[in-house]
This record gives sequence, structure tokens and C-alpha cells, in this order.
Amino acid sequence: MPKRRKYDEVPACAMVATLNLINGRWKGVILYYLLIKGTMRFNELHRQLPGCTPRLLVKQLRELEEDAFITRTVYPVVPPKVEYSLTDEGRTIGPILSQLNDWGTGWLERRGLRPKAAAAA
Amino acid sequence: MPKRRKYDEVPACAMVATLNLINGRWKGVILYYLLIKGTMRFNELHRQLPGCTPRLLVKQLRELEEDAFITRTVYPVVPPKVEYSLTDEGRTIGPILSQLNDWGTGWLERRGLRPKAAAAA
DNA sequence: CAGTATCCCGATGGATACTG
DNA sequence: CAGTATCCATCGGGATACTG
Repeated sequence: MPKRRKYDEVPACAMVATLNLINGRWKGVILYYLLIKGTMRFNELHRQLPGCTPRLLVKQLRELEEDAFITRTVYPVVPPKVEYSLTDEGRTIGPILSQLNDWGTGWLERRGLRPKAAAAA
Repeated sequence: MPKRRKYDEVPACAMVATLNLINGRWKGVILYYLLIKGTMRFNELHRQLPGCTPRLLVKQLRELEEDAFITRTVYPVVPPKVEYSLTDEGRTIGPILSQLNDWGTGWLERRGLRPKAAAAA
């Protein structure tokens, strides 16, 4: 497993390591979609993420794959078909995402802000 | 409240917003220490974070303060004395940090890795 | 369809030194 | 003690265009 992200080499603690794993502009949302939809193709996922360029989407997916959160299945057909889905490992992080979302919702409210699009419930 | 960090303006969802709040090389650990020690002075905190420069520590503390996680109390004495402690708001995130840490510990074990320094329990 | 290839920018954070 | 001041390297990520 290569060193790819900033503080992977020497995680100060498991908590920091975990934060590093799900950092990334779209990772949380990607995991969320795979969690509720089960399996999605590349462009299907892409359509859910307005503003995300293919380049970045690929990158985030590859990182999630390296970290064993998701699997990438390539079907040898024309046109290409690639499916992404959560691993069992990936599913274990579901509760954390929910908790982050719940806490954040409360925080935004307490600060008089409002979540723009409720991508995760 | 000024726009300071990358995705504050339009959080895709509360979950992403929350992640952005506790992103930062040392924020998780800072919160953890304040959580268990209650109140700490600048250098006292600094000593717990080998590798963290004063410059960066100040920055992270200021951000945490802006986000209402901590308070900064300056005592008008010589030599200077400044204390940092969690707000009630800050304390509400404690359970999340624990959960991130617990999950991360399991993840590191399952991947055959080992947390370097167990900064958070 | 599922990506690559380039180019580019701003934010984050490290190193080092200095100060009221 | 609790910071500032500078300078600098890196990285995440955006824009745009192209392809097997």
C-alpha cells in the first residue's frame, strides 16, 4: 500500500487517520450514495455530483478503493461498463457518516446556517 | 462569520460541513486534549504536539475559536498567560471523536497497521 | 462509457527566526 | 509565555480538452 495522502505515514492517532480517510471533496457523498443505492456506474455517480470533474471523481474513487471501502468491477464489454459498490468494510463506516451528518445539522442550525442540499440523511 | 475555509460557503451537506470543521493537521488532537484536561495553556498544548509549529498551532486554535469549539482567555499578566478550553458546543463533539477513534483503531488493525501514538482513547 | 492528459491556482502547512 | 513574520514546498482540486 503506497503512501498517497498527506499524513498517512504516521497517523498521530486512529482518529486522525480516520479523518484522513474520509477527507476529500466528495468522498462522504460518494460513500453515502453507494450506501443507499448499493451499486452504481461511473457516470451514474457522476450525475449525482454536479461540479465534480471526472478527473477528480476518478481520483476519489481510486483512493476509496485503495482504502478498501469500495470495489471496482470492470465488465469487458463495449461500450465499457464499470460498477462501484461498497465492501463490507465500507459499510461499517455508515453509522459514522450518519452521526457526522446529524451533529452537523444541529451545528448548522445552532449557528443560524442552513444546509444547502441534504445529500446525506 | 467570514468565509474562511474551502467549502464553507456551499456545504454539499451537513456531513461534509462537519468534516471540514475538524479537518486540519492537529484539530482532532487539540480537541481531544482539551476534552480530557479541561483547560490548557498555549505551550502546555504545544508540548503535547511534537512537530506542530507555533504558527500552525495558533492558526488551528483560532479556527476552532471562530467555530465556537473553544474559548481563549487572556490574563493580563507578565509573562503572558492564555488559556484554552472547550465550550459547551465543543464538548458536544466528544462522542464523535471517540467514535472516529474507535472505528479507526479497528480499521488499522484489520489492515494490519498499528496506530503510532494513541493520542485519543 | 469511463475515463486520460495538461495546465493551473489557491490553501495548507513546514522551516526558521524574531518579539512584546 | 504566547505568540509574529517571512519564505517556501506541496497538495488538493478546478478548467478544459481529448480518447479507447
